[in-house]
Amino acid sequence: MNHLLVSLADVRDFFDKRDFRVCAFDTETTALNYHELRMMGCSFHNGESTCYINLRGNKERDSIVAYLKHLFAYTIKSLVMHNAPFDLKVLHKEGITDVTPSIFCTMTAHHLIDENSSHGLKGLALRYLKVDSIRTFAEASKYGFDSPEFIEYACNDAIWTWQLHKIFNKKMFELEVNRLFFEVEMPFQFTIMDLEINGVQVNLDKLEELRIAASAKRFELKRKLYDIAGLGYTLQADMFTGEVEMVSKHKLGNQQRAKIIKSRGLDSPYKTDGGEISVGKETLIHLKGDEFVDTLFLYNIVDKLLSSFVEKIPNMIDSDGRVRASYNNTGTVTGRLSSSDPNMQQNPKVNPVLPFDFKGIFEAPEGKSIVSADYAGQELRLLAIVSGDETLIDAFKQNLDPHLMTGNAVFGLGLTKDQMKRTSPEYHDLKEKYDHERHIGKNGYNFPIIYGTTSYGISKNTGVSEDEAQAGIDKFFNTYPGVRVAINKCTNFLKKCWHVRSLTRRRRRLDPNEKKSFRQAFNFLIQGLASDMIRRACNLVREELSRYPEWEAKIIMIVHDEIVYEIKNEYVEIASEKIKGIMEHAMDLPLDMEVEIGIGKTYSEAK
DNA sequence: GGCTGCGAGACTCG
DNA sequence: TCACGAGTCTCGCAGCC
Repeated sequence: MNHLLVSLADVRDFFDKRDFRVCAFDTETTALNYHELRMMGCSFHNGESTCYINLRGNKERDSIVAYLKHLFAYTIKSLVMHNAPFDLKVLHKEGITDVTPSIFCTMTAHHLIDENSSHGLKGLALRYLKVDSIRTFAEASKYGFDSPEFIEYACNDAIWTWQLHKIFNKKMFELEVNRLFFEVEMPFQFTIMDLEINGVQVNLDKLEELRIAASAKRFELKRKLYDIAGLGYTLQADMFTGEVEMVSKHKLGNQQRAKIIKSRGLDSPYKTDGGEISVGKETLIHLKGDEFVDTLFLYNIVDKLLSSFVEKIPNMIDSDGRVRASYNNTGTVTGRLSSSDPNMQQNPKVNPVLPFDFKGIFEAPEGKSIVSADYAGQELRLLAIVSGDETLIDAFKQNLDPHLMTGNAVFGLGLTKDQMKRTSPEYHDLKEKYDHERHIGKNGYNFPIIYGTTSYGISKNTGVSEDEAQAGIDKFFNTYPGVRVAINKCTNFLKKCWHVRSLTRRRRRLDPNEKKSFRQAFNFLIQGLASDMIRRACNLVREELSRYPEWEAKIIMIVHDEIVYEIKNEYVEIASEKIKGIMEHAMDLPLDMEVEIGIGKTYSEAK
């Protein structure tokens, strides 16, 4: 039976009579930005009893929330939720911050069980609980928020979450992902909550300066493009801002761009699926030297910066000047986090040919600094660990430059180990002298091999012939024989088991009948492990920082191999040291990690 | 004629 | 066939009113 609770007396009576030490919980809110986020109602289920508390227009709202605060602090010992960071965030917003650390998120549980499918509650109820009909919020709320239809709707979420947790708990033990779930993933839910609550402060003046400068550049470049192509236009001033705009019946879409390029007697080996000239970066670099092409190259960069970032972010800034992205723990098949609205993981770097600094708009509040802690060469170090290749491990242990080392092997430069040590007196000169070879070692071999590239791919990337690329690959594997062994082992495992597992026991299921699967499988061993390393690091740092409230340290971003904090100025040095130490030893591995710390007033300065 | 939804192609990041 | 993992923008077309 579903109980509707409206008065404080009803709520008290319900929980006094029943055992809710372990229960499922779901909040119901109107989807708004963080500042306007409010709990409109919530439901609880303990395996027997279910209730929905309606807080909409409730005269006793404050006292009920105060009661719930007490309930979460003293009664509830274990809490089951679907998408835990969201519910935790809502509770936090209502002042309910003392919540048991013993949580169970059914969404993340399902992600560990079946990373390839979707993880929405309704879909999971259909799939695992054989529920036949499901009302949407819009359908249920038509009946009114006190109606049996709506109460059933709201209670079902808690009931389904409870039932799913029973199934998923068993399944995770069978699949041996239970330790990853309870020891890494669940503590990490609180970090996601922190990220979404904290957000990042934006300097609005700097943002406006950037907008004006970049818009002027875009205008200049666009006008030049039209002039070169001989397309007519007129100029019009905006009646409010006075900013001058180009008005033309001619568009500059991809089809038109291809047409103009052709009309200039140019062709490109890069084509779209439809057989037209591709007008992407590759073509523009290939045709470098043509005035239209070179102008278009710059125009694309500025246009992307403005249309995707500078002009979009103002709508996403909360009333306190901070932008709060949403982080998805189950959005990728490898275990990486993803971010959206805005995607903080794709904020543009400063382009070498243009002066616009987007990351400079993110800043620390008065009296605080931004600290960026970045794993240096994380994936390559993990390649060494995953493969167990002694040469690569030894290279890192002795502080050799791995990219120069690969360049040395592929091009036969004849450098000695001692010369390639970053601490050696000759190192800097050699790095400069063999910059090209080092660059090929890095971007032609080290990274592509983590991605499972072929000689064709390397040839396309570096411009050497396929035969030369194959010879390079052979030299790479002869230098690091353990890597070849590890890739073969991964391939055979996938053929036999139809899945692979990272060192943290995270699984990725792939079809061995597809050629692509073998590349994805090996890459997963590294990328998936890296994602859990960041989680572990966040968990440990969060615990440590909680011991020093006077530091006022807040986590504000995670960008795959980088964690960004804001910290009170007088504690920045000591906090950074602590963070560095914890991150470098977040996991017990045969090779230490290296973390680089950057400190600044803005995110850009800290990078 | 104008609106909406969708896929393609382009770009951003690690 | 050909390099791993993401999110978001604009364009251009199909379908609808």
